[in-house]
Amino acid sequence: MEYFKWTQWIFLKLYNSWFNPETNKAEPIETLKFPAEIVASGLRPDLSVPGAGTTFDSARRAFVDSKRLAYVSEAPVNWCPELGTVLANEEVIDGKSEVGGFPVIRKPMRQWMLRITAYAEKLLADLDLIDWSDSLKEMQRNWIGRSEGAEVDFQIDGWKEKIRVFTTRPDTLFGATYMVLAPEHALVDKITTGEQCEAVKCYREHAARKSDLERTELAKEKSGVFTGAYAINPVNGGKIPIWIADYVLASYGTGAIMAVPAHDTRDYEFAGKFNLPVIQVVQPADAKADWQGFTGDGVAVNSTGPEISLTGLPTAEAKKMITAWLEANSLGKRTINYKLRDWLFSRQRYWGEPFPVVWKKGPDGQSYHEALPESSLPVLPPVLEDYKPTADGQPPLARAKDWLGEIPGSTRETNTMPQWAGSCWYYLRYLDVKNARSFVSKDAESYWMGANGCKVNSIGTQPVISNLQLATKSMTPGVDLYVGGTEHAVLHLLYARFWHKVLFDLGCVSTPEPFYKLVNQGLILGEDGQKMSKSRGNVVNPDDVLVEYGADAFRLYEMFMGPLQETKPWNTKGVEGVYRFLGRVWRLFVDEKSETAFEQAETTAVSSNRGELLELILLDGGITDLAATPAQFKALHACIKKVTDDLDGMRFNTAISAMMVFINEAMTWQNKPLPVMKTFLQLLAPFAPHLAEELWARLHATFGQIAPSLAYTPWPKFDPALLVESEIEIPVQVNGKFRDVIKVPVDANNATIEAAAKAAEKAQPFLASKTIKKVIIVPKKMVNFIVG
RNA sequence: GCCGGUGUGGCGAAAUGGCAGACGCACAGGACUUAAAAUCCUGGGACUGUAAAAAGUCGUGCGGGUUCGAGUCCCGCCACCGGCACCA
Repeated sequence: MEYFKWTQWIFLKLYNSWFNPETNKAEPIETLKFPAEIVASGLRPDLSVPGAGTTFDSARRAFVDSKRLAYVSEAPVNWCPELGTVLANEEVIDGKSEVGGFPVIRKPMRQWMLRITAYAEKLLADLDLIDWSDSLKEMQRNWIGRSEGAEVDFQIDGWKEKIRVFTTRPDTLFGATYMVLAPEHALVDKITTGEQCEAVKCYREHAARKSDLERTELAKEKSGVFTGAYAINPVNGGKIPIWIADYVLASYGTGAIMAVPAHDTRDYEFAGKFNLPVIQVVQPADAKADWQGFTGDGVAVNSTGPEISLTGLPTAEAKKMITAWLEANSLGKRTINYKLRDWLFSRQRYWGEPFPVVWKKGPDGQSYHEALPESSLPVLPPVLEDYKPTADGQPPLARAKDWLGEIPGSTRETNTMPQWAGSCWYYLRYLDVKNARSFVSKDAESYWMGANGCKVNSIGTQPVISNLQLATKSMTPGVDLYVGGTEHAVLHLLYARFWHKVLFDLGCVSTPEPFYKLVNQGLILGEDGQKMSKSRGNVVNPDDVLVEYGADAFRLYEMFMGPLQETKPWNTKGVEGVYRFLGRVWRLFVDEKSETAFEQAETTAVSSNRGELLELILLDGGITDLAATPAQFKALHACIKKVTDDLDGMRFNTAISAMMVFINEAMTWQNKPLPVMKTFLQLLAPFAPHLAEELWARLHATFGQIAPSLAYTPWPKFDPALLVESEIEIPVQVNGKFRDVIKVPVDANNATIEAAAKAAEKAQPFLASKTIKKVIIVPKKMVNFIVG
């Protein structure tokens, strides 16, 4: 409930903020200035008491609402009938719901949106500040989909309206042979001529009926209809036909394009189908290459008009020149577009945070929304008997009539927030869970998020995290390490970054990014190497493994399987392997006879005194307080070094193999020195905590010592001096081929090494009766004889 | 189509440019046992060779290159996995 409260509190922050393009950050809505025309038309200039509500005239309200970071939209949304709710773009994959794979259709509905698009540039630029995998960053970049280009206005022949298009290739303007509007484009009704009216109407209806799924699946074949109208190409005055086609999306760019079939694959296909002219305006650098359908950079040709000529210019320069000309003549301007859309934030579900919002009716009869004050938080969902939507399709909360009208003069919002809302900031609440006054205290936030010394980024600057900061964990801003799967690449990880950035702009948190270092753990596949799924019947249930082998073995196996980031198949036999290893560790410490005694006692005893029977198990007599031999120390310290280094690099698999090597050797020891055995348990503790703690406690008890939990003992340090070898093995090569190994003192000089290498038994046959042309000696590494 | 990742024994995998296959699984042989399980020991890339050895040749997806020396670096391919995709 407390958590609901603060999630709603953050929502209110979003609701009461706007993105100021001048300061390039979110600001409280109070800093928003009304444009002159609204001030002039306004009858009630007083905006200072928003709580009073009635002082908001509709023009002002509409203006503020158009700027809020949380706003209401009437645009078509992704409706999933099966799930009974709308979904965000990120939750729709190939026209199906991400959860369950049910069909999704477009449906106009009144929905809450979050203005994540205002943060597109920051979300993109700040990827440079964080240590995530390239593939994950690339997925986000893809999703944000920044593209640079220009907007160009085309006059419609016979009308005063213009069609504005977005293009990344303004340099191909001379090659535009027709225009295409999205079927939903606002101008279609207006410009369609009488004889085309029927065909256009029919096509639009047809397009509207198509689901997202059909739109993507039927992408192969182009379709479209001529409107009967013509546009004027601003560079040469040419009259070109205006078509509508569903390959142009209403929701991207301006919903209209200029078609340059010669240099765009889609336009080329369309022109081919409808016999539209194709004019070359780019010459590929490779003279033999076909210019038809060539979409790369080249040199502009056939691009000369009465006022401007691009002919002869390379693509990059042609783009610059035409854009400058368009801007100078007020025909267009340089623009950046993003694929990212605003985040559809409301759901028609019961389980979810209710919006802290009510609806009211103004004096003009128009209904409008108003945020509840902070003091009314949390807004809890009403108790319901039935969690299904109402008969007339309202969200479940609409069933609670009393709750709806609880606040006099208003009706509560019945939508709820998606599950992503809470996951957007839980890492902040973890820092200060019980705080009743704030979502997180300043102190806790700055301590844990470690913002000290982190300079704040602003767009366009170099990444400001120095190598020193990268190397020093205490300096890394945000969550130090976040381990998660890629399935959240454009959902949780994008949403949380967005919320965090808003909170950052509003001064609520001190870092620009929430998660500094992120590691994607690889997917664990089923034993058949396929993705685990119920339908394939290859799901491994962890509970079963835990019952059979215990938590330590399960945990250890998952770490031992291979590199953390890699996708790898499950193998239950592998669990048995690490289980055997843990068994060897146990037997290294425990006296076998006493354990046999315990087992026998256990089979005959009643279950209640099993705890006492455990006392029968004694430590192995080989464990003594004797000093360790140099070889024992060496084995231990090699293990400490390897495990320490590997933990740092999250190479758990090789850390575990180092412990196996140690155990394999220790099994042969007659005397097991206590300090060595203790230190080993410390190394084991992070991997198999239960077993390690158990043995740790027994070890201390047996020697009459007090045992603090392993979790609180300092990590062991290795002594490099103990790892120094007096003699080392060096490979001997002849003509680069390995032939033998020699043993020489560590500090042997080159002459000694060469002599020893020449004498190497197995290298002899390859050296005899040959002349040695060259000897390559890399000290402590190898010897290579080049012979002829 | 575009982007990212991965290719090494029968399998999961190791290897700062310097003895490829550590460690584990599976397998085979042996010890213990009346027997089995458990445990312990031994073996193991392929090919040639040998009674068995010894010894040699080949071998890290494919083709080139750099280097005394390449699984590792460079260039060009191929295959598989993941993501995006009528985004102008």
